[in-house]
Amino acid sequence: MAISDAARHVGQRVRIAGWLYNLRESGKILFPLVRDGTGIMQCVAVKSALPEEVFETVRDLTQESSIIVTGVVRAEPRAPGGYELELDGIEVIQRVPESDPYPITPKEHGIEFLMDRRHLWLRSRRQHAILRIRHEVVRAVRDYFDSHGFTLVDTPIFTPSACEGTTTLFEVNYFDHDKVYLTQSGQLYNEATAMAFGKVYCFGPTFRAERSKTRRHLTEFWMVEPEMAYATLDDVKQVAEELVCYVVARVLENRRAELAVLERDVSKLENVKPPFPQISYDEAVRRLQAKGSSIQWGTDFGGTDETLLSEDFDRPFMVDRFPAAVKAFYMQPDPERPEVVLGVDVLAPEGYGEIIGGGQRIDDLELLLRRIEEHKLPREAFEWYIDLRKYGTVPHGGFGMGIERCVAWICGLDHVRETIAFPRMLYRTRP
RNA sequence: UCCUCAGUAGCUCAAUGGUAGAGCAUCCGGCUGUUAACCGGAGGGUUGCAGGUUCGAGUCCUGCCUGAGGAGCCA
Repeated sequence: MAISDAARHVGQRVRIAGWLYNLRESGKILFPLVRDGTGIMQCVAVKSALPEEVFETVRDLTQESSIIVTGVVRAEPRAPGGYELELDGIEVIQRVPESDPYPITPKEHGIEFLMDRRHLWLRSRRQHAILRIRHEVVRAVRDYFDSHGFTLVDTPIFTPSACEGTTTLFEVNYFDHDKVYLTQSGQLYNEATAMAFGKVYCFGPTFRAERSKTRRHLTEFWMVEPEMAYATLDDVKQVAEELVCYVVARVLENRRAELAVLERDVSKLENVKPPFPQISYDEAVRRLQAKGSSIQWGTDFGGTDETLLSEDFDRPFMVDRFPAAVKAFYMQPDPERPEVVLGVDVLAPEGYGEIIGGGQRIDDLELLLRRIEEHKLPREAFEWYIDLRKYGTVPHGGFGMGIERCVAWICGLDHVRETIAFPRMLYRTRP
């Protein structure tokens, strides 16, 4: 039986294969807590009701020993979770020796100690809850796109050229004749597949060699990127808003227990409904300056700027029409104000910062060529991309949503490192 | 790359320049409903490394190492 199915097995004798999470003892009654990956269940072993050998075996168990227990399930209000197993048999697969006990105890530990033992930390209740929510987020993202006419067309990890500046690329030796880079975005390829399929998305790991050491940065992170042919900035905004609302609603629907483990204030998540407030970059700068920020028109937001802005809103909000100078070469200029581009960021509330960035792409051949030149990019590497403007070019756009930042926000975590099983950061690549 | 902080028992942390300690974990004992159980006892230390100041350094100084938070940077 899976522990998560306990309610459907009340009164039945079942078998649970798992690990000892903790053992509480009270005289002649033992309360081993068993976890099996789906949940944690309290078992009860009463000395007078069991053969001596069974009772002593349970009493001698050590934390995280692998065991298979049998017994009858019953509803029990005194048990955490509401169900309890009256233990009548146990098989020990491996007993963890007390000479080298399981290092992660139920008490406090520092982050360095835990990160060094990430492979074991994943067994803990909080980490388990976070990664289950991540799974729900990923499923919801896929379900949203799959049910809205998007085709999944994944893009390559090895790429010959940069999408942004070359300083943030990880370089890889590609046999002995070439250098390639780990992708930092699938967007350029998405633009090609969107012209073939109409609406597409890719979903996979991306890599940024930024020397950033903050609560919002990983060097390897997962991003979902939709791209749509015949789409404008407004279409992009609408899909972004629908996606975020759908994902949050799914977590609220299916992962309440995990949110409770994390002590997340779900009322904040229940606010996540359309319409999201929308402000322009100009307006954002005005608001920030009024709050005392030193930001000047023409520069990008810092982390504290994003936090300041989010104080004004109780749900995710959008900022659009950024200065062209601070954005990527492919961004479509606003026809009414060429100094700004038709780009949009979605920022999460509660200071979690940018979770989505995107916008409308340049569809005009001549303008794209000019931008490539202005950004001093090697034209030969972009010939295929330029082709897309020669053969049936159309207005199009899309965005990227960072999964880890999204999960950190939904879970209410203070650092993205806990939102992925094995985080890769500036100074940490192990375990 | 820069700034700030930290490094003492397996873990989390104390210790005015003057005998290195507590809680948890481990081990032994007690308790028939525990909820990070509780109660009693035991073992457990090259105070990150290398120098320096001092009668005396965990504590002050210099350098280095490691980690954390942040800045810059970040479609």
